[in-house]
Amino acid sequence: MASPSPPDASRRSSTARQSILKAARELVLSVGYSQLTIEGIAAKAGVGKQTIYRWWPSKGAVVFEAFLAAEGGAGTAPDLPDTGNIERDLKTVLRATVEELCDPSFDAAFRGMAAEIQGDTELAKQLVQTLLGPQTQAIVRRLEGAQRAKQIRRSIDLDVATELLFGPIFRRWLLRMGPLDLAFADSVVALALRAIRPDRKR
Amino acid sequence: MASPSPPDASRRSSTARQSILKAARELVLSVGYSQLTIEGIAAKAGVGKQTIYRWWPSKGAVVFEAFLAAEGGAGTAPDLPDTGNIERDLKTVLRATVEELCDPSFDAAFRGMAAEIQGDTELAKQLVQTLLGPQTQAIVRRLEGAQRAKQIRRSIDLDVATELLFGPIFRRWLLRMGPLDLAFADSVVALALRAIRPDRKR
Amino acid sequence: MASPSPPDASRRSSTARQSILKAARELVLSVGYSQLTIEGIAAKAGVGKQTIYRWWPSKGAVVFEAFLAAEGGAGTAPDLPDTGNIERDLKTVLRATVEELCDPSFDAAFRGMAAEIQGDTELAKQLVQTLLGPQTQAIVRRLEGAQRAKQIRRSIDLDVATELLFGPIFRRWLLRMGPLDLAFADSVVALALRAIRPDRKR
Amino acid sequence: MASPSPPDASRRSSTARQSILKAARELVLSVGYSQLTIEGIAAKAGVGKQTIYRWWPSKGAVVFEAFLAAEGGAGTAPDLPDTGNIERDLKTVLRATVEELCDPSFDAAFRGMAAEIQGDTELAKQLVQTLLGPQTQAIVRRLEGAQRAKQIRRSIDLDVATELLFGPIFRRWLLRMGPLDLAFADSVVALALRAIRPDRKR
DNA sequence: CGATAATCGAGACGGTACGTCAGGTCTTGGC
DNA sequence: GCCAAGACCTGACGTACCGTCTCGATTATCG
Repeated sequence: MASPSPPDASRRSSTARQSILKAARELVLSVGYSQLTIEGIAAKAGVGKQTIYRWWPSKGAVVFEAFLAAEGGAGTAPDLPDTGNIERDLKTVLRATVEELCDPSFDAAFRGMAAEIQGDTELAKQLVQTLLGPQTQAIVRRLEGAQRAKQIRRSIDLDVATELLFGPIFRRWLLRMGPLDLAFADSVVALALRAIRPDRKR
Repeated sequence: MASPSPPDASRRSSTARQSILKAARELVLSVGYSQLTIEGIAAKAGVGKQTIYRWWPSKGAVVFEAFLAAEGGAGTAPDLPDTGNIERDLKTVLRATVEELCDPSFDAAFRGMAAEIQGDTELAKQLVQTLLGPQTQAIVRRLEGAQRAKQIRRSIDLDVATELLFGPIFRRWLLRMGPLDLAFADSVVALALRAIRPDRKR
Repeated sequence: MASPSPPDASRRSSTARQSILKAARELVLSVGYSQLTIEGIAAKAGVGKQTIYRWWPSKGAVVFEAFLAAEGGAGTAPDLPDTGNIERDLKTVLRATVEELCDPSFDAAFRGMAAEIQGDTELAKQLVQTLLGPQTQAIVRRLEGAQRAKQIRRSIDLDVATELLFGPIFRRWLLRMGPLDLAFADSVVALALRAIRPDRKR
Repeated sequence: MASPSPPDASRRSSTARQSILKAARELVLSVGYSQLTIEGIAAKAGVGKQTIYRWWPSKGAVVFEAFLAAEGGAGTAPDLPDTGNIERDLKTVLRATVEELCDPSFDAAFRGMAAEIQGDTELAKQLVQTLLGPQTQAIVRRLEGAQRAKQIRRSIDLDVATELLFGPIFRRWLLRMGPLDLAFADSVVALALRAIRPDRKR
């Protein structure tokens, strides 16, 4: 089932693309994701609607690219800092995450994405592959290092450990369940570390 | 300027209310939350649109009442089982939560709510008060019991501990980040418990 | 094959209807039929597009009602003048027709209709029934009177005779084939009458 | 400000031209004039849109050339048959006209043109010069012959007489006012001839 | 027990945005 | 430099729902 006439990316106008993404970014911030419309983006970007529909399947995809994919292409995430002290490093990362989630611009965009993927599995897959997956894997890599350094027990399932770190943050944020601040991030790290560090003298 | 004519709840037609909630429930399951419309509910319920707008402020509120408020009114949640074994009890609860999230009917409705609260703080507050808060507090109460029974350290912040339990589950589910099954629930409980149980001979 | 939900004419807003027809009339005159759009009518009338689509199937139907059906409902046309002098009466009618066709307002509207019915048989039927048919039949009735008064031969097919009168006028006008003025109308009547009047002394 | 780049007819690709006209012809027949699009023609002809816009000003002009101009260049029309019997000759011509108008292929194209010229005076002029004018003039020439042969009165205005012949045919056809068949053509000729032939013994 | 007032089903209304289609212009690469 | 291909901006299409409004026709209290 081939698509009827796949657009030829080599002919794609990069000025149009840039102004669409710029307009999307600005509009998410000024009116919020749920008030965002394709027509609004097109008008603000000085672009025909068709030019948006030609290259993106949905408004979610546009915003995704505008905000999130900008951060460095697909599938790569920088390694975490490694000071040798796993607790310090994890706190650094979770604090950064909290600050990002509290940044109004990122907040608006990512909340929109979160809402969108509840009804759009395709977009969800893309989001996980491009953004959440790499972030998670970077944590896992750092934990592996800590494991080798005997700061974390051998037997720990690092995927679950990572959920223990990120899960609390995202739950508070997505479900608006409570204050989300640096202190909370520190508490989570402290507690989670207790779960995974080696027993001393047991 | 008095409010034009505040709805008089005593005159409310209960058959209309019931058929609206029933229609909402059926439609969420058959077409999904995002495809749900007020007009669709009204048509299926054999009800005028105004009858919906008179009593609910938004489609989110209707679905909220149709699915979630049904479970027992506002603010109360049953206590957790208490077998004396905190690990067993927590596993029971988290397994139940996972199964609920995997139930198609609950999944569709709750995903809709999750999407909606990203842009509707009012609904978010209601959801937290009615559903998520009580669930969380029930866990906290059980943990307090365990604390008294010396199964959990005194110094633990039980709110953070609860996040450690629920956070991983909700992150996997909301962000569609990975397999969500009973084994995962067990792993989370096992790991989280390590974080909060008393040190032995340390 | 019933239409899904036929609009209930009793609920129809007469102010909306009137402003739509008024806007259509003004726009045909100011921008011409082919530049006319449903959106333009709706905007000028201060009306939702759906309100137009609810009651009319096409822009042709709106204009038809705006201009032509206004003239007195369906299927009735006033009788021709009858002075006893068939030539004088026919000249009166054909002159009036020519003047109507030369009136800019009628010209624009009727040209639009003429264009439209080339591709819309349904509208064509309506136009013939409501406007052209009655006009033609009025002529036929007058000719019958003349026949009874021995001013026209018995054996003449009055339908063909009527075409002989109107055909030349419409051809010149529709196909823009030549000057269309009162003198031409008179010539046509004079010539056509020669075809249908009784032979004298033959 | 010089004209940007006047098309140089000498460089014109004749294969492109031919396939455009062929595609136009086929599409008018298969989808009808009003459903015809420039894009459709270009796609069917395997031609860029610009190639059409370069050489024709409008879709009407393409169809005009595809169908009508094909019949023999500009401004010339073959003389009518002249058997010496004016009635027979006119019947031959009007019958041929009726048959042409009833031919589906010609019908579709010419109806499109008729619709188009209601809003495009330029095209109207071209159509009259190339097609309708010559046809009319051929009739006039034949009538002149008949006049010289005393079959038609001296005093008759032959232009009006020609309208008496063609007008009825075109009115029935363009306005879809009634059955258009050979018998009607014969009736028109018979009646019109009564209008223009010499009085006998009057 | 009848007046009266709010609710009810229904759906028309003025709007906004949708996603599609075609128009006519402009750009790119190949011949 | 014409050509095919097709991206681009524009603007209209016809549809879906929104939330408000207006209609009788039930109810269901209250004088």
